[in-house]
Amino acid sequence: MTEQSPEPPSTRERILDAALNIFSAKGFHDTKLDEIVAEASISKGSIYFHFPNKEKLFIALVDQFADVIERRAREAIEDEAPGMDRVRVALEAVLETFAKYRRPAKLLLVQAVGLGAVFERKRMEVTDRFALLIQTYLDEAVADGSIAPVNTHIVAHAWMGAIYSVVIQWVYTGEPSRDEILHTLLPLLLKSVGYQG
Amino acid sequence: MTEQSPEPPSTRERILDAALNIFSAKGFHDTKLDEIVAEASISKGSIYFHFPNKEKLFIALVDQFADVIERRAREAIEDEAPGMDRVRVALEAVLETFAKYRRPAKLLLVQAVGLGAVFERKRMEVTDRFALLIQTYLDEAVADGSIAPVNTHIVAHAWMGAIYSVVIQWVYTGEPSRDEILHTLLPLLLKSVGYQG
DNA sequence: CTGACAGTACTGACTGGTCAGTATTGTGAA
DNA sequence: TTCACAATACTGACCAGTCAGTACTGTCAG
Repeated sequence: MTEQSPEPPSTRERILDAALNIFSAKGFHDTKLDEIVAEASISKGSIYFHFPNKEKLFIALVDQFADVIERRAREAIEDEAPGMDRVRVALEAVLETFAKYRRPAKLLLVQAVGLGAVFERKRMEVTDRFALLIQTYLDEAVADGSIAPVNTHIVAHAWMGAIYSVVIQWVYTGEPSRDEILHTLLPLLLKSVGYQG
Repeated sequence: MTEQSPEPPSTRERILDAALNIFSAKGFHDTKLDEIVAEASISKGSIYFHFPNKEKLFIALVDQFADVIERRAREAIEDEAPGMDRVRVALEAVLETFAKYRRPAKLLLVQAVGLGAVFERKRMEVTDRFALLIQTYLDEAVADGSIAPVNTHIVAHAWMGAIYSVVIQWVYTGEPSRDEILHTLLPLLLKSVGYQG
C-alpha cells in the first residue's frame, strides 16, 4: 500500500502474473492450478490463501484489465471538450492500451468468452461498461452537432466489435501493426457515423 | 443424404440437434455427454458410434453452421454484378442467417471461443474464411470504382467484428431487433468505406 | 529480556467427485 | 448369420480444492 517499486513482487502479485501468462495462453479450462504454482514458484495453498477459487482468480485478472482500459479512456478525454474529439481520443486510448498489453487483451477478448454462465455475466458486464462509455461520448457528439443522429447503442456495440476483432487478429498474428490499426480503423469508425477527421 | 423430410430424424441428426441445444446454452465444458444422451433419448454408445469424441461432435456443429452461412452468402450474390451491391447483399444474407439461427449463432460466436488450442485453430479458420469472403467482394468494389481504395483486410475484419458483436448482443437480449440491425448496422458499415446507399 | 501466545503467510501431500471414454452385450433388418 | 447400430454398466485419470502443519513476526505480561 505505502510501498515503492523496488520491492520484490508480493506472492499475490506473482500469482496474478503467472496466472495471466498461462490463462491468456491456454484458456481457463486448459490451465491447471499446478502450472500456475510452478510458473510462480509458490505453493498451491498460497493461491487459496489469496483467492477463494480458480474462477475468482481468473475474474480478478479480467477486472484488473477492464479497470485499466476504462481509466485510460477517461484520462484521455479529460482535457478534451465534449464532441467528436472526445470520441476520437477515447478510441485512441483504448487501442493504445490493447496494443501495450497483449496478454491481458487476449485474456479479456478471447479466453473470457464461452466459459459458462458465471463468466458470461462478467463478460457482459465489462462489455456493456465499455459500450456505455462509447455511447455516452457519442451521444455528446450528437447533441453537440458534430455528427448526425444515429442509434448510438448499436453504433457503440458495432465499434466495440470492430475494435475487438482487429485487436484479436493482431494478438494472434502480430498484423496489422499498431500504426496501421490506428490509421485505418480509427478513420473507418469515425467515417461510419459521417465524421471526417 | 438422399432422403426427404418426412422421415423420422436419424440417430445422428438427433444427436446433433440435442448437442446444439445444450452446447449453445451451456458451453462446451459445462455440457455433459449424459445430458445430450438424455435430451436426444439415445445412448452414450450411439454418440461414440457416430462421433469419435466430444470435441469432434462440437466441431461438427461449428462446421455445419459455417457452411450454411457461407453458402447463403454465395447464393445471395449470384445474381448481382460485381461491385458494392454484392457486398450489400452478402452482408444482408449473413445477417439474415444469424437472425434465423439463433442457437447456432451463439455456438459459433460465443461458445466456440476461449476453448483451448484445438478450437482456437478451428475458429481462426472459420473467421478467416468469412473475412476473406468479405475482402474479396470489397476488393471487387474497389477495382470497380464503387468505393475508394482502403485496406480491405482490416475493413473485412472490422466489419466481421461489428456484425459479431451486434449479433451476440441480440442473441443474449433479443435487442436490437432484426430490422433495426439491418437498418442501422448495414448503412453504418457501408458508410464506413464511403459508400452511400 | 524472555517466553507464552497469537496472527499472518505459506506449504504440499492428499482426497474425492466427476465425467469422457470403453467393454460388452443386445437386436433387427437384409 | 451377419453386421450396422444401439444400449448400459463400468473404469480410471484427472485436478480443484482441503487441511494439518511450518515459519516468521509482533506483542505484552512478568
